[in-house]
Amino acid sequence: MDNKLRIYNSLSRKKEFFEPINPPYVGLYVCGPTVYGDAHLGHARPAITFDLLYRYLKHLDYKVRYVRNITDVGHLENDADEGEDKIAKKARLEQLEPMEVVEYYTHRYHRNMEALNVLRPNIEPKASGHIIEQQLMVEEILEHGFAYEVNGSIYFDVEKYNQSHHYGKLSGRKIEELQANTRRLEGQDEKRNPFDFALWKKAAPEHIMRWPSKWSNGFPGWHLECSAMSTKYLGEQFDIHGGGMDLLFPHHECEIAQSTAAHGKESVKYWMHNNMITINGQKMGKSLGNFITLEEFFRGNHKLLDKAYSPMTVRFFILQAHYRSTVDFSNDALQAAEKGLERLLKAKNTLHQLKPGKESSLNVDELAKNCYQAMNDDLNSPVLIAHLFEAVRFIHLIKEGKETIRAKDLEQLKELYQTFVYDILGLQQEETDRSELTTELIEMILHLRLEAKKNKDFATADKIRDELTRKGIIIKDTKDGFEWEW
RNA sequence: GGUCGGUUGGCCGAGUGGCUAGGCACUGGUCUGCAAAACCACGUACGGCGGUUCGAAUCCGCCACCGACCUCCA
Repeated sequence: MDNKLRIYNSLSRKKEFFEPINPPYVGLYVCGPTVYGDAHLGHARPAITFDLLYRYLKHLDYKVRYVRNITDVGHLENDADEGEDKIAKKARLEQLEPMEVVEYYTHRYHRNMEALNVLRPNIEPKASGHIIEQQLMVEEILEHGFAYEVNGSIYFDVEKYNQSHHYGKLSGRKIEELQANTRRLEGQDEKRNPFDFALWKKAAPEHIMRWPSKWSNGFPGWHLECSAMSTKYLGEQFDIHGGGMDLLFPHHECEIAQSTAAHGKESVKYWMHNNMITINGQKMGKSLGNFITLEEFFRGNHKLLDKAYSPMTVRFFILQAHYRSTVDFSNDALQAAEKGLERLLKAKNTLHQLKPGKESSLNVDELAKNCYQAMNDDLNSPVLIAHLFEAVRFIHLIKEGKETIRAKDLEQLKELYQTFVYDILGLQQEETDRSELTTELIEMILHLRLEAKKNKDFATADKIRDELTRKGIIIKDTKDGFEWEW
């Protein structure tokens, strides 16, 4: 392929050619979930977006180290640096140990991700397991003069940092605007400026998640964990940092400031952000209370859902939109995705039944080129899918005898299909329960049905078909017999 | 209020200055005992008003509407 991968860098607001710092190695860090509740459709978006990136980078033979964290401490409920820890609150409400909450929802998150065929990252660090690293980073920032201590808590000095660096470069903000727009909140008297953020917080007496430090018994600030853990596992400078667009400010802006303040240089080369999933045009989010959990999608038990949608339908639905566009949830859209996916996946069976001919009326090289071009253009999965549907159409036409393909091209087409549909898009056939039926049994029943048809006993034939359909077996009558699949 | 982004045919959703994206749905047809599947045919869409251009949905300006971020959020 002569064209190369380009990705949109939020920092430059442009598509840039992807050039790793130390090829063939690629360091990828993505902000993972705060595990205080079930994952919803919104959580599936970054997971699938960066799964697509991870899969594609690996396909391009990069040696990728993919780190995605689990936030289990420090993520406060409310206004910056005040309020209760999300995990601790849940624990209090459920009368559980905070770590029980963390383990419970981490497990469920993994289960959902597995259902969506999202590959596990290489490293999945937890914030609570990296308190020492975070404390060391606080010390570095203090030593460099970009933080101050008040009453056992350490805050990042944004104004000081801004004198020598640009705080706001990622989100396109100016400190004066922040000054003008930041609301003055109660209980923030400790901070020199309202936009300063906590690196370490002294724990209030009722705060159960706390660790000793030279400053106080306390806990780390939310923004710090990603900086500390990405540094630990990917180094002071690494290639790609991803996450949802809503994290751009302040979370990622703070990460840049922290890393730069600690190490004297910026840590991330490419920032990538996936857009939001909306519901009736509004962002789907926990704080808005309009979210549908993945579990609810898979089971269909939510008042907004007409029916259950399989994990692969959800995955395909997300991949049908470009990751930087918002995508609006609706039953119609999900159902359209469901049918489209079925068509795409079923074509595989047809593809493997094809007989090669003397000539090819399809240019497989051209198709492959188009697929790579789509992916290279900032992971344009919707365009890739459009090309794959062109292939599907062609596959059907070959079967109908209206087009032909050479043996060599047929092999290439099979390989292409496997690569893009299964390996890169990560789509897979749904598992169905086949425990009570065997191939032999089904064949036997279908032959009985054929007998019935020959005897014009259509009532029996239809009854058999209905029963088997109920078991998830699809029957297609042909001129001289039948085909079936499950 | 500030910053940024969006507005594409019934629904979803790509996109480039001139060459039908794609999916789903609908309708008609082929096939079929009937279906299903598949195939064929079919839709001249790009928020509004100006401007640039031989030519704009695609570039520029203004307006309208919607959204995101500015507080935790994937």
